[in-house]
Amino acid sequence: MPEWPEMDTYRRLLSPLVCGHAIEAVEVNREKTINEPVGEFQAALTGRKVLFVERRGKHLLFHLDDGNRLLLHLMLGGWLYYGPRPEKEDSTYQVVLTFDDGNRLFFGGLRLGYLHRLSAKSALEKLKDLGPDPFDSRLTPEAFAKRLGARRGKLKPTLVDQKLVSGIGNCYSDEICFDAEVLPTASIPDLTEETKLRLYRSMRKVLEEATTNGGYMDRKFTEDDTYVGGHDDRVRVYDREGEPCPRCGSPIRLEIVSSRKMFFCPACQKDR
DNA sequence: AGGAGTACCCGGACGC
DNA sequence: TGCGTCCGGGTACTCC
Repeated sequence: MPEWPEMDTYRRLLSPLVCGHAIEAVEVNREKTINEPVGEFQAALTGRKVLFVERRGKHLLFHLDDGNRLLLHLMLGGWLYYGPRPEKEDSTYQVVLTFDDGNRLFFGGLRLGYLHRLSAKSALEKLKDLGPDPFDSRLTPEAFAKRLGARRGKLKPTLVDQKLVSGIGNCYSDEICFDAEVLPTASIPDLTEETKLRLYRSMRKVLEEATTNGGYMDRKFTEDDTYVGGHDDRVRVYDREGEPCPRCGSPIRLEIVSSRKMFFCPACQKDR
């Protein structure tokens, strides 16, 4: 669920809180979340300092002072919470890291999500197929149009393909198509050059706006947090079946395409 | 190539 | 309130 804006919001908020701090304790309540026996994981992480936090697509990479990395993917339903105490005492968290300043980083809702301890090399190997970041300066409008134009499928499945561009998921692919006034089911070979450039502008605009608003996560990040999730009620079409299109007033339609939800305005989004 | 199907997982939503 | 059932979502894999 968390996509580019949500993960980048976490990265931005987390960096000043954990960078330069050492991990003092490691709690693992779900062994499947990690990639080695709990004891080894705890022993390897205890005393390690976080140098910086990097986002790659929908992943977060915690760079540790021994050269290794913690690779996080929240998949569906995962979230982060940071503070001296858990959000609710009876909440269950799959992993909890305690830092040397008494604060803790809680990893919650990790069902399919994971937190893996990897060497720098194997972390790179794991992420090698990720496409460019949407805001990579080398990804010019022309480069994006060319990359997209090399595909032959439908627009939405291609936008959520992490090999095209990394970080776009089910929600923002619909938001981008809506902003660009193209149907998510449009066939890429039928798109005009102008539409591909419009998709590029919409991609950057939609992701940037959502990130500025704090993404759509529905959980607080810290106890007094009122920022994270601020974009949730600004989403234009996703999860708004039947509501009037913000552009033309027609009811937003929901269709299932290859078992994923797709929200769009049938009136003002076109097929090329 | 791309698209369809499927497994993974379990909190939370829903039904009674 | 309580118990059972089912769903969703990103990714990785298979197969056509």
